[in-house]
Amino acid sequence: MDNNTKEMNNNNKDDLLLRMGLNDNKAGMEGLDKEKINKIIMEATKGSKFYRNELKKEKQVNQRIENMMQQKAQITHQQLRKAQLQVDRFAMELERNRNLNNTIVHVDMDAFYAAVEMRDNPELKDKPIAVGSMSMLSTSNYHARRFGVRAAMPGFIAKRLCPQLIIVPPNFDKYRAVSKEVKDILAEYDPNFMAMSLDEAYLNITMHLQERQNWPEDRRRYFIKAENSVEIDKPGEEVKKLREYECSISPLLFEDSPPDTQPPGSPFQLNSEEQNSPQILQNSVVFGISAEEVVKEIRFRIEQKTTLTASAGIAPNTMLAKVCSDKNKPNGQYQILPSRQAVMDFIKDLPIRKVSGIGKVTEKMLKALGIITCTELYQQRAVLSLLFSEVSWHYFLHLSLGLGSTDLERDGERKSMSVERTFSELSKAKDQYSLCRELCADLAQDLQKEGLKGRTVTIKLKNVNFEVKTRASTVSSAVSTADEIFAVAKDLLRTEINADSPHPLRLRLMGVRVSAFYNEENKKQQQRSIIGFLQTGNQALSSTGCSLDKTDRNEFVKPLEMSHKKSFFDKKRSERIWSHQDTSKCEIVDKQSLQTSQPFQVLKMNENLETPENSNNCQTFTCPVCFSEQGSINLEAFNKHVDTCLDEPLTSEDSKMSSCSRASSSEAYQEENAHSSSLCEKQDCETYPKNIEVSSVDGGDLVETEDSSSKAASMNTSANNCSKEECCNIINKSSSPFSLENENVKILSQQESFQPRTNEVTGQALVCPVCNLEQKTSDLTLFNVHVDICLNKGIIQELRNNEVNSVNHPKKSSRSCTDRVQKASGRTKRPGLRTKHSTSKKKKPNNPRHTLDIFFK
DNA sequence: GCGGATCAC
DNA sequence: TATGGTGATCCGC
Repeated sequence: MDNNTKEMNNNNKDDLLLRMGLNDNKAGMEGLDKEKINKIIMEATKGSKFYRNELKKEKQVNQRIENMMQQKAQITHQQLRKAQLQVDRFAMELERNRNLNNTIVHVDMDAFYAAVEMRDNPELKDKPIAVGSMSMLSTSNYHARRFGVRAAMPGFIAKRLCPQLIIVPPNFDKYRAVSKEVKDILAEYDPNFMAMSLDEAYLNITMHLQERQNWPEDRRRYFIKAENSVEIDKPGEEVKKLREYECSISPLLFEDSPPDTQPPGSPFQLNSEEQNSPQILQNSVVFGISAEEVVKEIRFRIEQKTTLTASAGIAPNTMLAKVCSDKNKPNGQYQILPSRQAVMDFIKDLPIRKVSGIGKVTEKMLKALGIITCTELYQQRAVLSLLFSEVSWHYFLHLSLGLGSTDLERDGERKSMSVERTFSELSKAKDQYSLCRELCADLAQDLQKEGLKGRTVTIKLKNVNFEVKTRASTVSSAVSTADEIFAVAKDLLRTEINADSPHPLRLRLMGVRVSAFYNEENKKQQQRSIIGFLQTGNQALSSTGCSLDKTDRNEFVKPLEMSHKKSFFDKKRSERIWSHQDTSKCEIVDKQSLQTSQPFQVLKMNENLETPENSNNCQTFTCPVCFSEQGSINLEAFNKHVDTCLDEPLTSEDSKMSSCSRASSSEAYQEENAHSSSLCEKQDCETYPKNIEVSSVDGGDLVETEDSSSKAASMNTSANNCSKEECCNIINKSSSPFSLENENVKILSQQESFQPRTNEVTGQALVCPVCNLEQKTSDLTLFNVHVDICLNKGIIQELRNNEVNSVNHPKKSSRSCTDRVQKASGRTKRPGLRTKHSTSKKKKPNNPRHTLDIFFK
């Protein structure tokens, strides 16, 4: 027994199994004992090179966790309190923009490849089967899953788990054909549906539901094919459900009616003659007009047409819909009703691992912080904001509030294309070069099919110890032919071969990728010229809702020459020079973010500027810093004014706030901990001033309900001392989004934590929780901008300095354009990529502020 | 821009 | 005997 094995036996065994995708809480282990499964897997894997590499990777993750925990230990109460404030402000913003108006459906075929194989080969029914090879399985049927046989498991291990397992080689052409049938059905409910792979898709059936309200019954009637009794593994209820539709009926009558008899757009409708047949009526089923009925209908039709079952989830956004589709799998569906309460009830105990984007590593890291469920994720939001990158904690926050993408965007242009191949050990340089050339040729063929050329060539090497390396090179002119790609790739390969010389590279995998496509570059060039135009004075274009991504933001405020080829360090140097500030990087970032964000903020705030044309007009703006109205000036002048205001230092009241929070932070922290485990208590809300009427707590726009006539209220600078209670409240108020029964009350409780105090006499004046000054405005949005600015003025920045941990969740759904299947036959043209999590960068008609988004990083 | 890591399917 | 292929993203450099 070597050291590694001993280590395993101590306490890492479960972790490793988890890493390897075994003993996973996503697995269903009805048939074979979990212990037994793990034991068999361990025996099969122990001592292998693969296993050793897994151990190595695991150690790295553990190290990462250790670093994170050390960082956590260094967080001060004050930092935590500030973070809480900031995160809660963001949470409030998210809450305000919660969108429950869409009905999103996630459809997922059950054990797709295996199901197709079983359907087409009756001998396989009732037997455990898997599709794949001895090296790797793509999927298994439910029978096999009882033995622990799962997708992404090597076939030889699966065989040990289940010796009677039948491994069927994949037949992608067939799967593609079936998939097409399914997609034809889906397209009737949402022509813009988004296919994630051959067996999975999202639909937005909002429009369909509207139209369907007026449909006569006959248009929702479908006829039942008698012989359609699909064998399904799940016993009991599901089977019964299915049998409801299984009446005896002539197969002739059930078959889809010929195309020419069908009214346009509804190929399944039968002509009137057929409808009048009593026999058919008897054996038909009419679906209702609700979302649930629609999805039942979809699943019914899929099954009738393909003899395969599908599961589905219905929810107000894609994140939830995806989780839902897993809930009653196989051959079931689940809906989250479009109310905040329903969403929160569902999310409450949901293990984060169930959510798309939380993988094994993230799960483990969060688990180390005591986070397993979404509730716990929400409770720890402040800590998470200090330990993780902005992108990551934003994602976590979305997730813990049950938020996700509500539209299925089509914005996806492919960003890279690659080929890679695994083989038995290849050590001779000559062989490696010739393999490389082959891969380049294959890739060139694929690239040319799509007419793509790219400037970056990357090679990927995996040695026999499963260690992976990538090496990339970007050339000045785009490449697409085999020779062009190989010219770059072989240099990269040679460098690696020489580096290890005289030892040979012992490879088990090689890959070649081309990225930085020419098309993309073209776009960037265009963007640059637009940015150049904007910089000449027309910055207002940013108000159209096109928030800029990180890179663009940088370019937005910098001279053009900076966006050209320079190293990272050169760029940083240039930034400093350009900014004319011999100050810290922190301040530069701050300045940039404010410059880019302010016009955006203000324009959104005024909400009457929808178009670039409008935004050029002179408007009456209110400065979010001094709150004075700026009369009829153009945006540029207004921005100058804001900048001037920003350049003025914060008042000495800052220190008051600091000392206040020091005094109370310890207690606040304890309170936080005390409450962290008791989620569903109505806590502390009573201590907050009752005279705040947050009148529009139903998710509507707060601004509209505020009396804006009193903007000119006198500036009362008498600072309100921050009482202990209040400081505690800030933290405790919102420690659980799930605790209150009433939706409105719930939102109120969330908002309270960052709601300003009102002057008790006028009920109007707002006190900034950061600078602690009463603000002469009653406009909540304006006030919020002020608070953001206060936060921006360096207070938060110190918190960011410690941030190290990142979680690479998919911002866009990573829809593999080849998915272990599509490679074989020309890819189906995907509808495009879609923003999955962070809604912060998406166009949001009613989202007035994104200050925090823009500020960080 | 590069390289390693993570994630999804 | 034996642990995949493709694409995307994020982060630190």
